[in-house]
Amino acid sequence: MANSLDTIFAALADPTRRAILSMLLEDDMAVTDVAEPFEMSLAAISKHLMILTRAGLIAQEKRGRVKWCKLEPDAMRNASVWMQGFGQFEPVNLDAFERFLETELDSTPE
Amino acid sequence: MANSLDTIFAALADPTRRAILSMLLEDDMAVTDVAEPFEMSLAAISKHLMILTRAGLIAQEKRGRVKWCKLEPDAMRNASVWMQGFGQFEPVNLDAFERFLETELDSTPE
DNA sequence: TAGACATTCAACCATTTGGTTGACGATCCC
DNA sequence: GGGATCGTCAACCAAATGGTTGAATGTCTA
Repeated sequence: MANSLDTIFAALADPTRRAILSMLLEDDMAVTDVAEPFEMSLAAISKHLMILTRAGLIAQEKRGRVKWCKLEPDAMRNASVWMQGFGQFEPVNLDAFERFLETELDSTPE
Repeated sequence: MANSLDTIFAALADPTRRAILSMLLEDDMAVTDVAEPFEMSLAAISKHLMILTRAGLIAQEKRGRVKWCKLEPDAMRNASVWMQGFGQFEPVNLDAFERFLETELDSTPE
């Protein structure tokens, strides 16, 4: 169930969860710190983290009263490899991709 | 809206839609032929194809009364490149990935 | 021990999702 | 023209999703 493409892609479909993953790319974080930049309740972030955990995209480890979240790259890599099977026909259009990334970043919280 | 990571990943989160994409990898297909292997109504498949189209993952072109569906690799490649940013830390664990693919294929329609 | 802090749980709500069925609009072909 | 075929639309339904609030649990610290 965990690490299935279903749960991985579903987890990645939400912009809040993708933003969380980007934050964890920088460093491991406690739940409260993950929640800080978002305008939603801590409970909502806790749910998002549970979804990311069930998908195998992150791992959570409790030390004391603080639960640390860290990226778990295997799951995303599995999905990435699955997807590459569809994209290998033509070389990447880097110009188009850069423009795409810009619009994507505009809609992502700091 | 189309081609956003939101809609792309949401489209990929459904096993029926991933199976459709795999079928289109072989060849372009008419809507009725896409629907044939699935145990669900044509209308349901039509909806799935609409979701894939809005995500930019496929394109549909009507010729006569037949609507042809073909893979549109750019959208998935954008998502794939986004994901690779998370997976580049360690080399791919190929053994684990093969095992993963086997279980995934078991749950995919013929 | 008392309080503050970190996180989750439980109940609830509105919206979205994935499916159904039946009617409908085009288009092909006899 | 008229019937078969291709595909979508519209209305409906059950279940899942993403959010809320308030209470509860566990842990640190003064």
